[in-house]
Amino acid sequence: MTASAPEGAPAPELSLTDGLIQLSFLVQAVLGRLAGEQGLSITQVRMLAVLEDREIGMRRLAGILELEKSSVTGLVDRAERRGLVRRNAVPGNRRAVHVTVTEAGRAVVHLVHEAVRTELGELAGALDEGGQNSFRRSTGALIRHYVTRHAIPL
Amino acid sequence: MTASAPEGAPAPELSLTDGLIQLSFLVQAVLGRLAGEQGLSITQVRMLAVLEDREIGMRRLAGILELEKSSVTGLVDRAERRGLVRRNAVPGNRRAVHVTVTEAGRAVVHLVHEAVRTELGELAGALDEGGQNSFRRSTGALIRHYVTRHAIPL
DNA sequence: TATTGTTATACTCTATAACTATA
DNA sequence: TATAGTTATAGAGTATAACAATA
Repeated sequence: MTASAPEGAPAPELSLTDGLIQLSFLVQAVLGRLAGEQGLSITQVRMLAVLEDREIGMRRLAGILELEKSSVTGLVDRAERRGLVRRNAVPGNRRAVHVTVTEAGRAVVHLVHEAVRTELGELAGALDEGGQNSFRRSTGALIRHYVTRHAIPL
Repeated sequence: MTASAPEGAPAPELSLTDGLIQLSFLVQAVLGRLAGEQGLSITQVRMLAVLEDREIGMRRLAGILELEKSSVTGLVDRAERRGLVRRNAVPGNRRAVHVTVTEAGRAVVHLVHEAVRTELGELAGALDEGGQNSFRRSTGALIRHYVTRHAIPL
């Protein structure tokens, strides 16, 4: 699997597969570091990002994050303890709850967002303009290709 | 942070940054799934891959994986319990141990390797030959760029 | 004294199974 | 009965701090 992103050394021209793998570790490391600087995990940031523009229940949230609902219970518990989200009663359905981001949650996820855009933007500076465009197109093609082969959730 | 890789919908042309992020989630999901099919986590596979061609101690292993040594103690404990690695005494240094992969460990990491190469190879089929070449070059450039900015470990 | 490795402890993330309270 | 959500439990992964043994 070619270990991780770092592991410097001479760099003997990566295969596309190894490049994909190392790049994924690199990006995840950046995300984890920048989220961590705000006291969050990648999972917490994902959750906050999902909730930024939706007001949904635990089950739906679990579906989007591709986690079990019991996992999401804990996730929301911890975020709620930190004042990042709230569980709201749903009028007319006493067994449902809707999770919403608080202002504090919005603020912190915004900080992470900006830091990520900045740092990955700098990284993209390694490519010239044409390189950036073709890379962006290729990335989109790979993602679409994957998404069409593996059923997309919601 | 643009949540995760899935989350299909119309696909409104990703920015380079969002593409990088989604692609990293996608690749990690593939790695996690294929490792999981062999009963391993990504971390365990990384460790086995590191040990495949090196005989090193706990401290060095921690450095390469960028983990605390105490974390590696647990990692090696669990892998050893499953018969994937062994702690070997180091002749002439009674406080050091060298971790080595067993045949079982080698076999299972090989299975994961092959599955990953196959699946990511298929994914790369979304690009034509020229696209693959330029994508491979760009990926290499991004990784080198990152590695030169952030001190490389060992 | 410095270094290698482990232990103790704690927290996050995740899952499965069983349960409660609605619908 | 079926569904939304929680609780109980367990295990992996991670970190910090303290410790043991050896160099």
